[in-house]
Amino acid sequence: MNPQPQPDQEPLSKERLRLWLRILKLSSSVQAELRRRLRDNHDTTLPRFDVMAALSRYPDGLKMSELSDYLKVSNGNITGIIDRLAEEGLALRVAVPGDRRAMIARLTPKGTKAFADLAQHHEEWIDDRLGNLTREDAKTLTRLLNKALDDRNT
Amino acid sequence: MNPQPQPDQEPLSKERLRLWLRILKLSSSVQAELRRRLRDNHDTTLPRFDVMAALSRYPDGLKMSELSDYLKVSNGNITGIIDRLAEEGLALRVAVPGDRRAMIARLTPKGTKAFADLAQHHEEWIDDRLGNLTREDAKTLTRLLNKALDDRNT
DNA sequence: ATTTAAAATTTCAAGCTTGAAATAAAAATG
DNA sequence: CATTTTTATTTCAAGCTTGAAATTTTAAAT
Repeated sequence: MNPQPQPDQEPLSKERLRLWLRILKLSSSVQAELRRRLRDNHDTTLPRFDVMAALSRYPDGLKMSELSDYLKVSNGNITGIIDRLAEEGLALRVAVPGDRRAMIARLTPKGTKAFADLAQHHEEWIDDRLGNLTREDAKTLTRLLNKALDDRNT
Repeated sequence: MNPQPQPDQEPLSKERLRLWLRILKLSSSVQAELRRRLRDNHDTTLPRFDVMAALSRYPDGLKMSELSDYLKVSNGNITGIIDRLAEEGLALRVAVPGDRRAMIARLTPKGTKAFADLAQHHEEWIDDRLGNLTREDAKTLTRLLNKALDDRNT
């Protein structure tokens, strides 16, 4: 009934720091694998994949500024990525009727098809990479990571 | 005693994909904050911080190639970062006796002092950023993330 | 000893990323 | 209606990152 008195505990800040280093290590490791696979197997990059993923959720396209908000990157960044996707015929810019400042970016049919292929491989890679985790592990992690994200930006 | 039969479960791959997106979101969010703080408060960058952190663990310095192995980045990358740290008087290159190809990078006294300051602020920021998590939360997360990292590269 | 292979680092081009400055157009203000 | 402010995007310079090519030096093989 009486809890054992705990001897000297490590400061909580150290425990949280250790956690952050784990998150960083896993995240970096998975991202590095994804980049390599996207490059070697699909001749593309992670930023391009992210932009295509965003556009694939919005078949009518997104304004350049909506896209940079959505992906939390700078406007200038999106400009360059859409430039390169457009060069490859995967995305294009459409004028916005009634506002000559704005541009809408959207996937071309070729881009839509290419992304469907990427997305399927992506889900398979992630499933393989996180294969050590059971359903319960994954649920617990997702719940606790959401807790860490709570009451913060987005 | 008899487990309830579970109705249609979502595929485990979807659960793992959701988890990956959470990890990525938290990692990106924390890194963005760190970069902003390093820039605004200390006029430095996260890559420079990472290199200084590595060198601070090895007071006698590390060979350029050991440094890039340790940080899992390319050789050319380290060359550039050490160049810039050296320009600011925070690091320097030392010749390796007996091997005229190799160079050892190490912190200057100024670099050591600067890093001690950065490291303290860093731990405080992380503690604040992950403040929603209890000790038990942090331990559980660390354990499960280690499981996800197991049997993989380093 | 020469030649060949391996190792350590730097250089380079291309792409990503940012924040700040520049453009251009729309909206608000007086 | 003219002026000012705000909004949307692009351009730009600087730094980060990579993989490949180039240099230089060491080690191995013949």
